Amino acid sequence: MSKPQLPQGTRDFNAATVQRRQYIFQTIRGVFELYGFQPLETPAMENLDTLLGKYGEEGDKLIFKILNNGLDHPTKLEQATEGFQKVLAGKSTKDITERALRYDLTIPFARYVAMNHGQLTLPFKRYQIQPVWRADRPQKGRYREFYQCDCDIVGSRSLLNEAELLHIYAQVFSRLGLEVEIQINHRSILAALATLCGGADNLTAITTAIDKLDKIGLEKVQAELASGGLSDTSIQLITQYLQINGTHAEMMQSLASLTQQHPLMQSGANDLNFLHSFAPWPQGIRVVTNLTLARGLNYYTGTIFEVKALHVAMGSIGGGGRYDDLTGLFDVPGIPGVGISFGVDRIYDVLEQLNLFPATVESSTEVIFLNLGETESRAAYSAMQGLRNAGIRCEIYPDAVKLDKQFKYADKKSIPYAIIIGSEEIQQGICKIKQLGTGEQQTIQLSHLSAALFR
RNA sequence: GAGAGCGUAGCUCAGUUGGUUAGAGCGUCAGUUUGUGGCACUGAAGGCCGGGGGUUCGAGACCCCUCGUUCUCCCCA
Repeated sequence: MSKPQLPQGTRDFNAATVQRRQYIFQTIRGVFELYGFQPLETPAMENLDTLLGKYGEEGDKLIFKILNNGLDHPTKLEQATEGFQKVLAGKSTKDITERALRYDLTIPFARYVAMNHGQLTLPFKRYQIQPVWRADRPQKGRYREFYQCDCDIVGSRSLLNEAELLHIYAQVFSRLGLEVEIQINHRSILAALATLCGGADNLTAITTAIDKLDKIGLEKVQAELASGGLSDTSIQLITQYLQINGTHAEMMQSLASLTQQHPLMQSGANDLNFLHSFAPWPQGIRVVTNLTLARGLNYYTGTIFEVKALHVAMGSIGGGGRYDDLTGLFDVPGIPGVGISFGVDRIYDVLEQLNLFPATVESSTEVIFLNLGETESRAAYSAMQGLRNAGIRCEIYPDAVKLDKQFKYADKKSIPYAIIIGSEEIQQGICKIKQLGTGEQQTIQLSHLSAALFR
């Protein structure tokens, strides 16, 4: 047996890490529930059919596929061999894999809604906090197993939903003490631009190109558009579009004159205006319009969101948007929805880099009973159970080893109090409480122990 | 899918133009006499130098392959 190792891109979480992660989960869950969302859990694996084709070509490649069972059985070997031949030929993988690990929480949710739409009361608000898996190359802020926290509202077209989702973002990050910029844009505006550039078919090419503006700069975006087959006049229009800046109102004004008040653009602008009317936002939270925000997932049709942490270099820590017809993918048309997602693993990394975890999130043993022998430890044990019944976190050192070792153990675990009960103390019905931080020690009646600690 | 860096003790790392028996700090364990920790001192354990092949009288160092890992691009949370 060689040295044990973790699969690439996965991690173990020690006690301190788990507690800090729980702090993030609880903050998010608390806000979700405050806004009337109810929990849902779905299986780690889905049928491959459910997932394929929903995330684009790139996404399909990054889905973790599960090998069918029994392929190594003699009677199946031939079929399996044929299956692998098909895979090599770029055809179906169905003969060797029919299930896959979930890639996000939105598509499994859509599958759930499609399967249960008869029983669900619309509008339906659900939240979901579970891990997802992607067969991506790990790097900074990118893992192969990571948690998403999603909340979605389906069965309502009201923009009030978008406003609430923005407030959920604002409230969660405000509670976490993290300063963020929430960027918003609208697919209709991008669609209007595509229409003016020769047709809606261009939408994906245009959005993926302008999404990169920050990273690769204007010239390379123009080059990418040109190689995508766009005309010079279209590229010129897009260039003007990309140069729009200023406040939200100023941007909308420039946009109106640039697109000659195209109706699609107008409706997108109206939606964004509505959302900005909810300003001001909590302290430390900025909501800004970013006309270059596109988002890769192409099921979005309305407003789109993306969250970036300020003061730290990290990809987006959350995102979402409105989709008109997600369940239509599963033959249940006509249920619109809108949702957002939190990337907990990245939020964790950001909070840690900025040193924003409160010290209080790590809770451990409060009192340790030292072990001075068999009869002594029995007395200590019953005293300990008394404290536990009073809700104090306790432990007893299991072996009657030298006190110096027991103290060192307590020290390592940062246990604030040690209690000593030896034969002498038993006789007198007392115990000694030592405060590990100061070294201060006092003697008290055993019967007053929990009262003394609550003081 | 494309590219770059790094693998030496449990951890963080030294290791000279290739040269005897591979080092340090931290951590671990034991001791410095009895029922009182943090400090100090003494000592010990702990390494197929990621794996395989090659060059050489000689490889932890150089070359090739491979595995692992980190990072960048692509894409994303």
